[in-house]
Amino acid sequence: MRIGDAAAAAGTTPRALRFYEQRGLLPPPIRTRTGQRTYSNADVARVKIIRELLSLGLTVDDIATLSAHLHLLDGDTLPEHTVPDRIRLPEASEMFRRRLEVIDEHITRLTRLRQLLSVCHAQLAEKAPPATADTH
Amino acid sequence: MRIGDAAAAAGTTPRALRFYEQRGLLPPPIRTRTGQRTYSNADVARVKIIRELLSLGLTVDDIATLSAHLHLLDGDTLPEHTVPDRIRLPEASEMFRRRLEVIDEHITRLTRLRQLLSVCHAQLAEKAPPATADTH
DNA sequence: GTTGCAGCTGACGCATGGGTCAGGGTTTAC
DNA sequence: GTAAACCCTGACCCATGCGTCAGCTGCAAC
Repeated sequence: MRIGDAAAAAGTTPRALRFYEQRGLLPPPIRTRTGQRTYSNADVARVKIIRELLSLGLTVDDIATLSAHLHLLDGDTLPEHTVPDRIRLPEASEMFRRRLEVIDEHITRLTRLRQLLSVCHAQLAEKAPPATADTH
Repeated sequence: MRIGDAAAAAGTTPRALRFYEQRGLLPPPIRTRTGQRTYSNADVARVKIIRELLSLGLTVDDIATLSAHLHLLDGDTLPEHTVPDRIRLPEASEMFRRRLEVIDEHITRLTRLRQLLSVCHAQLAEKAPPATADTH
């Protein structure tokens, strides 16, 4: 599969795939003799996971860090294409811990903001005549 | 108070104050005859609120939208220096509603991510020998 | 008077996650 | 054989929330 098809299958663009590769989220794909990238279905699955994580708020660097363990996130579609590298395991684990902390803090802040905004909204509505019907 | 002192009092920089002004978060301050900006304590209080909201994840544009109603967020330190403008009230209200939705969605996603990461973390730890003591 | 910090405006820089050319080569279809 | 569609690399563009010059003026102290 060439890059255009792979990108379409994963719901993104060729540019994004090259970008992920450049940033270490995707392994350098096999090239044809003329230099064109070729992708497998496993690669596509990997890209889908990457996109999911990005949409959840992880950064590219985060995902690069746990790049070698992405297969854990997918019910065995993904092979562990990268070396299992025991060496980086503690780092990845650390990253998870830190990330969890950050997320918790984030949730707390958002909750606070939610509260604040809704109070503010209520006060606003109080001061404003409830706009009995329409306001155009 | 000139810009440097006001910025310091609010815990930020002159650059930020000019930026807020330019983007409509702060009213154009009174200038000295030679063009230097002067700020009051109320202005400083306003800046603090702006920073709080920014740190909670609102964007500059969001804050600009509710700019005329910021005094609602502070126990009467702030005068309603801007015209109460009934006209923009529905817009501000709409903005609150949309913002609340976005925040709720955000919290949901983060919660999902938290779950996902913690499962992933657990699996990782499972595969790795629990590193009985230290691993250096 | 003059040194030196403070302020002014305008413009470019940074990181993120890619989009969008530009200027080539390749592959596919007719 | 040739045009259309795709791929390659490298480089610049977007929005956000300011940081950081650059080049000039203001202000307070000595």
